[in-house]
Amino acid sequence: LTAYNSLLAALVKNSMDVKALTVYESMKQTKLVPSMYTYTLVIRATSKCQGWESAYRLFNEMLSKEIHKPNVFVYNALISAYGRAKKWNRALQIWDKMKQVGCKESMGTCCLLISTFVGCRQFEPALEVFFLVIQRGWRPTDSMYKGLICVSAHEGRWMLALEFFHEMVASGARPSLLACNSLINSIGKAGQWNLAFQVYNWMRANGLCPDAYTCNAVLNAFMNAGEYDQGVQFFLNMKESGLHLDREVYNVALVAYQKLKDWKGALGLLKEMDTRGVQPDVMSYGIAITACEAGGQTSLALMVYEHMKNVRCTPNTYVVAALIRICKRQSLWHIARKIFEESCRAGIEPNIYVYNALIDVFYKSKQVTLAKNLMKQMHIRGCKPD
RNA sequence: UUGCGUCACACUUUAAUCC
Repeated sequence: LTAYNSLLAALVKNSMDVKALTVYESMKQTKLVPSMYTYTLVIRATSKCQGWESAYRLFNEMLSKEIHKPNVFVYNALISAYGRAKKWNRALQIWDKMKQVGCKESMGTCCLLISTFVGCRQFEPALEVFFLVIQRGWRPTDSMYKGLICVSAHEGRWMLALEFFHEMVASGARPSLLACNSLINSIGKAGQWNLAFQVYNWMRANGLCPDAYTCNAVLNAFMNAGEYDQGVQFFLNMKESGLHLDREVYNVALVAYQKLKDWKGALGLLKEMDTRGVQPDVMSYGIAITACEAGGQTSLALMVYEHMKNVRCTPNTYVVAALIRICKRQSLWHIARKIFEESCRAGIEPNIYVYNALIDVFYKSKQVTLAKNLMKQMHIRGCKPD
């Protein structure tokens, strides 16, 4: 038995799981009775190459022999299999079973359970395990703290996440980049841009290097709170720092400019995207055009439209509606109509925003007949007026 | 002999209409 167990252990340790299983099969041919250690090893091996079901089968097979009562290692091996398979429900069941049969959880059990629940975003069970750890008088591991910060943040419980964060720091550990990111994100979603920014500053002061997630989370906090000025500022700082920013981040920054009615800033950024090799998409152009609209820059908006055509970027309803609205100020109904027709020819199905914009332009330009006709057309195409 | 050595897993993001 010792020889078999040693061999199995060596194989499992080196991820030779299939080999381990064949060794186990050959062991079954003998009269040897597998020990708990054997089962632990084989459950581990089989769960890795044949999934959690096989681990469960083996576990039951072991129970049916009624030779031994499973020890905590066997339970842990099974929980580990469930965790890797994201079967948090099963992990919860087996944990219940442990309690029923009076098998006491080890620190390892708790680590596994928390890891499983966090991975499946199960806030309540993760918290329950954490309390058990405290209750036993154990010191939670760093990973437990990290996991709880993440799962609490994900649940929208940012105050709790912040508490875990503080506890972790107080215990002398450093929260991970990921934990900080989810914390910032959660705080930002709750509209607490100031607090989110404080966590960001803490990160930098403590040697954690912000990544794209951090950038998004902080930027999002500002945007959410309507702090567009600070959003722009932050974006510029991140750009300055040399962090690679993708198109979506650029688009968020464009929105900040748009909200500030800063058409110069928006157009500048759009141009910069081109030169930096970040391809603007329809949305980038749409936001820039809307910024021009907000700033009353009709001809610039139309120039952006021309540019789009040059680079073969097909507009969408956002773009078309914004362009049409821009024509209102100077009653440029013929241009608005041209844009509308072009978009229809390009196969862009007008929506209520587009129709409303064009009707508005016609109305402002005293083209009541055109407006009426458009309403009829709208009706025929199955778009309901609001 | 089980868990966070490693790997894996868990975190983030965008626009629009009249008055």
